[in-house]
Amino acid sequence: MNIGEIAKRAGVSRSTVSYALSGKRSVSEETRRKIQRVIDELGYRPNASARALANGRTSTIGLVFPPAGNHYTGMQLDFIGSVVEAAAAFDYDVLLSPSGVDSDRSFQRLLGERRVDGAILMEIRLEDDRAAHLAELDFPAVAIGRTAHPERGWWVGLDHTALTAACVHHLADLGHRRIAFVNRPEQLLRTGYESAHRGLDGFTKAAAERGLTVRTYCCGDDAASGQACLARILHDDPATTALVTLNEAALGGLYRGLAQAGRHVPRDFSVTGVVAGRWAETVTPQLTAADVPAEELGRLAVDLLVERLDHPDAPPRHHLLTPPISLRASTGPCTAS
Amino acid sequence: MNIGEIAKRAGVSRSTVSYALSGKRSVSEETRRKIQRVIDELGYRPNASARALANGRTSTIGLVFPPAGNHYTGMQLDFIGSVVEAAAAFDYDVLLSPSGVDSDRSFQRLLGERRVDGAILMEIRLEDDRAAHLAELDFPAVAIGRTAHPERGWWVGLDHTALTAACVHHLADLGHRRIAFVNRPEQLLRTGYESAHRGLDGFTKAAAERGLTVRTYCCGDDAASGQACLARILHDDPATTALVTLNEAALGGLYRGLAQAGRHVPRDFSVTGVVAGRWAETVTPQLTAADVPAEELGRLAVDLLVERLDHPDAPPRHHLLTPPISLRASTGPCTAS
DNA sequence: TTGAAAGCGATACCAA
DNA sequence: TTGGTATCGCTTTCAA
Repeated sequence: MNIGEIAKRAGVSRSTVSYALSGKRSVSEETRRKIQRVIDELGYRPNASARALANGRTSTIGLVFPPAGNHYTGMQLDFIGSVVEAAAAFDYDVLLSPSGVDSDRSFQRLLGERRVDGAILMEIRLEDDRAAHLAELDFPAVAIGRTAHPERGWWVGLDHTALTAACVHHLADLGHRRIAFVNRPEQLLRTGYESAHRGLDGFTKAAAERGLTVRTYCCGDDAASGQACLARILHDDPATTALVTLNEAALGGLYRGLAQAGRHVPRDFSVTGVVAGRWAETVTPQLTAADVPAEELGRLAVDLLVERLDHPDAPPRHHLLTPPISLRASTGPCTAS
Repeated sequence: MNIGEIAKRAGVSRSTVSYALSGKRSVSEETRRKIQRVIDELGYRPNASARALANGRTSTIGLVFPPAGNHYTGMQLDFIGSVVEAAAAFDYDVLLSPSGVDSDRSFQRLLGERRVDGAILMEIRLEDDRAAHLAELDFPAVAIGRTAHPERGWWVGLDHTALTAACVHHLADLGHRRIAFVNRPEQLLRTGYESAHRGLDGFTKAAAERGLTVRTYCCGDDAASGQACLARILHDDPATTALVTLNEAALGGLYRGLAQAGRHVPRDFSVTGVVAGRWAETVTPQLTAADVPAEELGRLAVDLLVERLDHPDAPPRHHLLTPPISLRASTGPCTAS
């Protein structure tokens, strides 16, 4: 059933039905009611493909995120959920594209075949070929995270530099002098993953500023890796009394490693980092951390994208968030001699 | 740039370009190369909306999952990821629809506007209006989970009845006599959420069979609720020595409650349940559990849906999985007097 | 082996 | 306030 059918049954032209639906032209109250009755009767809904073809808009946004070579993190889940819901509020649907790089088939489809009106890019890298490609095409996109050239683009992100620095200062204030940094997997760092880089940066600089002794580690995105990593930390420097981590998925493993080594948190060892709130609360003791506001990030990203779609030549906008550290139960004064 | 442009530059007709692309009609090697050269030069890709309009297929499947009234679980994350990747392997894109019930706008759009060729339904209820509606329309869909009338449909699911029963038998074999069941939130149970019902069922029957003393609880999908629930369990019956849970998100809280009550796992108290493997490994001690094979479920669901799309009147198929219990470290012999 | 042209189902311009 | 019709970009039938 199509718009012609409706028109016929309502005894009007197809254009009138179209206008009655879109409201882009006034339609007499009487014909509008006539049309609406037929529509309700038949349960008619305009075909999305036809509409997209005719007016060039798909009412769909693409959410581009890398395939789980290893694992997705809980934060990503929260983020995806909030994007989908925020988009739904604007009557946009969300098309998922598991693409880590420009050349992924799915990414090519998204853009080349014009499947979406705009895109949100997750897991941004400092030099991101997806973002570069999009910018070159002037394709409406919002990145989650900042590339190395943030001024030119639309994005929402976390100030990882400030966040890890805040963690360091928190620990230093508690008297810790020898601390470790547990980063995301090495492969992500190597490929220029933004949060891994900026997080490491903030950690390193703040530690230098406070004159701390540090060691930094990369760690796989799973509990087993976390456990192994913790073992290495204590092996490399048994006098370590605290750590900062960006690696949410490894957190449970880090805790386990600590327990295994007989270090009590927070009495003998403090743990902190950058983790989504609800995941920080699943470990015991609950993690003192900068809570990643995944929902807010998702919402803001959608807001920005919708704005950009509505105003094609609005100047670039962005949001840099720096959530405060939530004091929970995993850090305490350094008790080492 | 469109197919006409390509045709003009290659000096052929639009239909020839179309056929060269689809291979549905033979094209001389020479013209094919000529066309391909132009396509490569211009980076042409056929417009998805136009193609969908013309041939009635969107090459998109819908993934319908309820909005996170409270929270998404890790298992859902793994599942979404595997669906997206499995679909990508068939060159299908995935459209997310945050719909819990038939009447959700996004669900209506999906179907009514023909945005997708088929759908995968998550979080199925025993009486599921979404599934019913889809079946009535004979719309290609695959459910994750069984409704009360599983024989009529296409689905992949877990045998929650058998799974929780296996957990009970495991505990009974270890000598536990007083055990608790920690279910998903009451609201989900009330609305007929399949796994909550069948899981409860399997638990109850197996416990009766073994002559155990049981109590069953509903619990919110978060750590705080888990902790509170555990407190209630021990308050209601301090002699409880084990629990079975379906509630992954509450797991960390259950553990914390146990620690707080001074019960050591697994010496004083055994914990088991149905949880995705990688989440079972984040807690300490690692959870002995029936590992939800989320990736496999996602892959199978896509396989089934693609099969159904390719063979519109193939008879219904389904997969009922019963993963074994993975012995880890959270259960042990009952040491109660 | 190829081309011409009729759809697919909307939108929106031009007339009336 | 309405109708007629060209148009969006592709697929596919019918002819040559």
